[in-house]
Amino acid sequence: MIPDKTVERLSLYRWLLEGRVEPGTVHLFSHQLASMACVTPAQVRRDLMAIGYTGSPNKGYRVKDLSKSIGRVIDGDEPAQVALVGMGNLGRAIVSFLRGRRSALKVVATFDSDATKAGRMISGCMCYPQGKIEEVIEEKRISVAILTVPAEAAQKVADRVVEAGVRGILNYAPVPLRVPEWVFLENRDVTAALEKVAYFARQSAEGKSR
Amino acid sequence: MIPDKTVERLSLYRWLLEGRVEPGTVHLFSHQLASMACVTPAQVRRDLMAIGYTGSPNKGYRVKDLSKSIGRVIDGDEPAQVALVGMGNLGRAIVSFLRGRRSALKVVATFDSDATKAGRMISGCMCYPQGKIEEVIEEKRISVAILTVPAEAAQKVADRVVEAGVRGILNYAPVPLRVPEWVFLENRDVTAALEKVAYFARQSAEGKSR
DNA sequence: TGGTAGTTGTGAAAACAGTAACAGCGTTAC
DNA sequence: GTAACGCTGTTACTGTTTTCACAACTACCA
Repeated sequence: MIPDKTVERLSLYRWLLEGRVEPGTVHLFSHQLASMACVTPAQVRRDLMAIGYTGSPNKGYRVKDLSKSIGRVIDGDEPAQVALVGMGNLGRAIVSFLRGRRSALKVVATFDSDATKAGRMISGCMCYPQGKIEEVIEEKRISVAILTVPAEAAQKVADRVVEAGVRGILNYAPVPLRVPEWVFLENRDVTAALEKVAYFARQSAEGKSR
Repeated sequence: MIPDKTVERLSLYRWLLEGRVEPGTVHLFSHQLASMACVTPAQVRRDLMAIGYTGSPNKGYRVKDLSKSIGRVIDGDEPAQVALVGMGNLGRAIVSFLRGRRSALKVVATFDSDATKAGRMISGCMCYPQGKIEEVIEEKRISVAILTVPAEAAQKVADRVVEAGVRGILNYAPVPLRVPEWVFLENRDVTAALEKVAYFARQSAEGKSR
């Protein structure tokens, strides 16, 4: 099993390889990729070891091959289907952001509790009423859910999508979620992140003045 | 120095203490707080050890005291001033989300490259043209910046806010940033997070079927 | 042909994060 | 009064992630 952090970096490496290298570049050294990703060369080599990709000494890694190898590991055979629940400001922003990116991941359904949004295309994606969560998730074989609902609703929505078969949740609601241990959960609380940044910013400022 | 992850959890604990406990609760045990935060009691005790707060055996922690203690450590004496650069969909969503939350942190300025947005209040916050970044950051003593700009612009904006005195950056642009080692950087790439969740969701599904 | 420079892959060590275990101490029960 | 209970604070342990360091390898050059 590939560790958490490594998967995140692999995703970044691939993105860099697909369009951020000098056009025409065939080979790439670990220190070049490291420099682009702002990590150490050793880190890059260890990450690539995790997916079993192997370059050649004195030549480095083949850009195309590497990018494909990462894709095979991260995306698997068929791309995952994604749903987003909660078409508020944040939800709409994320949907339209994701639409603009090439990715194996496609948001194929969105949900909102506001019935007036139901049945319409919003930000380029069909929006269903929340009552249809189970039905649509099962029908479209959705395995990943993004939650951008208010704190009060988050746990209930999480329970429902899990019950319907979702295996991974990306949670933007500022509340901890209780999910079965076989569901992967990633929390992205904006406030917590901001408070963390502010804390370390202050530490840095104090260290400097001292 | 308090570790990264601990600060994030402390922020969560405080939020839970301020409004998620039964009204009238004076004392709280580590296992109760742990249950609310979805972590282990040992984790809670260890985190509180980091800030030097001490409860009493057989009574637990005083809700009010603990909440204040966490505040003293995380917020410090005066609240940090925050700026947000890039008032696209995501930027506006984050600003209005943060406005709705009680927090020591205040977004006191936003910036956008679109000149027609300049000088107006957007999502309840004054929006300045990007040319004024240095001026406003210095004048308002802003120490934290949230970046919600397109990938191409991110590094340039980061350089400018750092030059102007910012000590912490919360980066939503999907590109790694190069900053001096005394600037705290937190990346929140949506795509990377989603690909990670999808990867582990797939792992979980395969493990189950096997 | 042999030497050199420069890279990869990986074992070993270090740093970091989380868990378990337990001594110590109020509180309560009797 | 004192024994038992249940919780905290802390130390020791376990597991994970990152860094270090170097043998092995390839291409190139003289």
